[in-house]
Amino acid sequence: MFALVDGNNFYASCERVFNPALRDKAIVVLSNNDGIIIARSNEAKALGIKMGTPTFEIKDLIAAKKVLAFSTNFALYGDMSQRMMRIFRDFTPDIEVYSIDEAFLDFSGFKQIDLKQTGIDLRQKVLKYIGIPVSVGFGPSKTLAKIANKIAKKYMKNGVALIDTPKKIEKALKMTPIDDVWGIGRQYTRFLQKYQVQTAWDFTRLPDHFIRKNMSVNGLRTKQELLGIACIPMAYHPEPRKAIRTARTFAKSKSGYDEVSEAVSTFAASCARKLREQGSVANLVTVFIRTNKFDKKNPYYANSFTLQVNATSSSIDLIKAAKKALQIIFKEGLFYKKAGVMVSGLISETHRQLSLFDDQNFAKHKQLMQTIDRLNNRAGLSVVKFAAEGAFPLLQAVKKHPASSKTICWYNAKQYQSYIYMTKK
DNA sequence: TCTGGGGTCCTAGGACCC
DNA sequence: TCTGGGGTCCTAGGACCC
Repeated sequence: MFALVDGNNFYASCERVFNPALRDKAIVVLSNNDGIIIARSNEAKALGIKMGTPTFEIKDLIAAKKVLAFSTNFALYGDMSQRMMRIFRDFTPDIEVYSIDEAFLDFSGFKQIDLKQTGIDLRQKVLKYIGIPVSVGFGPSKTLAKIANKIAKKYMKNGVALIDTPKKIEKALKMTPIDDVWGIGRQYTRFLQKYQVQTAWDFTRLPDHFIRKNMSVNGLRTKQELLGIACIPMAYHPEPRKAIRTARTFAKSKSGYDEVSEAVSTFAASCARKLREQGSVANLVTVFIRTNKFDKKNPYYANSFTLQVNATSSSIDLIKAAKKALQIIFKEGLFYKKAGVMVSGLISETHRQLSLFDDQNFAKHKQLMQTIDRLNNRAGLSVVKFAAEGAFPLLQAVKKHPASSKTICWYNAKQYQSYIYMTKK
């Protein structure tokens, strides 16, 4: 048997942990730039606020109903997540951390255990030590555990549901809408509904060859799992990422090349840092930019370009490559709303060092990167960054030097005590 | 009229997840 | 005016190999 445990309204619940006055209040958590709704408390859900709604669309509702809105605080959510996972591990060592707010727990080693009671204990322990309410679903496959979890959330006062007999499987499948099944998304839901498939149970009545033909082997796997035959294995240890990306929507569109270039350089440096964190090097760098896709008045432009690099995790190399790629796709006179950098073709750094294409720069850059990482990790933010990333957020004033009449830019004096001469415009 | 057979690798696009 | 960010896997088709 597997359990799927997840935090209810996770981000919203995290905010509540640090401000108990928010209990029973309608609260929402907003995305980057406060653009859309990414988490809601039950009270906010009851007001009809949907996941992914643009914030401006429900501005009036938020004001009228006194909904409290929070900008994201991923450092906080990540920390809460780790603590929650540690408690899960007290119940079984065999856990798969599936996302920031959920994990699969493998109980197949526990033959005589009272699962229902285990679920109740787990829920209480997390509530007591972390302050986050969780739901627990048990099933003979991961997909059924997911379904049990939904049922627990919807119907069970104690937050625990157990699907452990053929009879319960049938009952659970018949009460589960097809789009609530793990692995069935929007497109497949629309497709399946054309064939009168409304519930998970209906889906299991479809012939294998039909599913295989229209939904690939994944669809077939889902069917097996729904029937109680586990075929999606546990992943106890996270695999290193195969691609890493950093991308942002800009609060205000950027049009100048320098502005966009600074953003792209920052993203490249961020990718480089993430690469070093997991001990990988990249062989490919992709840069993409796009204008506002919601803007009906101006033509939409979106483009990307991929460059090969020499297996690196150096911010210097990756910034250089990213800027080169940007030059190829950048068009003057447009207003860019989003940009990003992706690194792929990743291999482990140790593997790289065994290979033939070693160069001098790698060792040199490596020391520098280690130093920068150490400084930034200690400070908890980017106190050291590259000039290419731009310094404008720190810029305090631009003045003429009284003696030389050269231009001087004063930066955040308290933290940096520094100024630079602008040698060009 | 008839134009081989068998394989691998890469990429783009489309589906999915949180 | 204002619309998130970060991933994975599968498949078909093309390029290329002998």
